[in-house]
Amino acid sequence: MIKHKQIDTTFYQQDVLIVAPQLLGKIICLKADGTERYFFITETEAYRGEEDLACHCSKGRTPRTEAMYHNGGIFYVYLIYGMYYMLNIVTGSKNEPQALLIRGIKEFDKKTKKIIYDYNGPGKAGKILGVNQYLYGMSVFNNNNFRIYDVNYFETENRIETAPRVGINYAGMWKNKPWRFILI
DNA sequence: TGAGTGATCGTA
DNA sequence: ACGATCACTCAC
Repeated sequence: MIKHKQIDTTFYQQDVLIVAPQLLGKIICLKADGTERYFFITETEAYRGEEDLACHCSKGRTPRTEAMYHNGGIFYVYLIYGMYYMLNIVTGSKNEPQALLIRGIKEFDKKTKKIIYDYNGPGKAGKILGVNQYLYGMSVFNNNNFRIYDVNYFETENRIETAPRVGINYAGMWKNKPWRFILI
């Protein structure tokens, strides 16, 4: 099944509003402790530019937001509420700060193709994927433990819903943008 | 509904 | 140095 290529860096250098919905259904292979676990992405959220008041970059370029100002294809990771590492993928091109948050994944068995567990919510998804600060700025494409394949394990056509983003009520008009993408 | 938890950044 | 804030989760 996994004879497919990984998604390469140029894909992530497109606009986040293109990349975020297209990642739905894509397969993540996680290598850890000599085993491989398989997931597919069920929910993403787009954060787009300094003008987007929900995006961390609306506060400008700081040590934390630095990664988002780079070319797409690297991880942007941060700790929230002292407990949860949020896994984001930087998109777009240099000095065009964007990222997408991975809000949900489902683990499946490679052989039986049955779904094992639903990690709904970015804290839970980050935890099961072993997300840590060490991932900050690392390439999504060139790393040993984490791969995203250019294949949808499940048919995603006509199965994508949009919704406003979660937890950003402070963002004025931006809070209503339908930049949350859900695989149904 | 509210407690838990610690990095981050602006203000001093 | 200090304190407010926070792209969340779980138990009640």
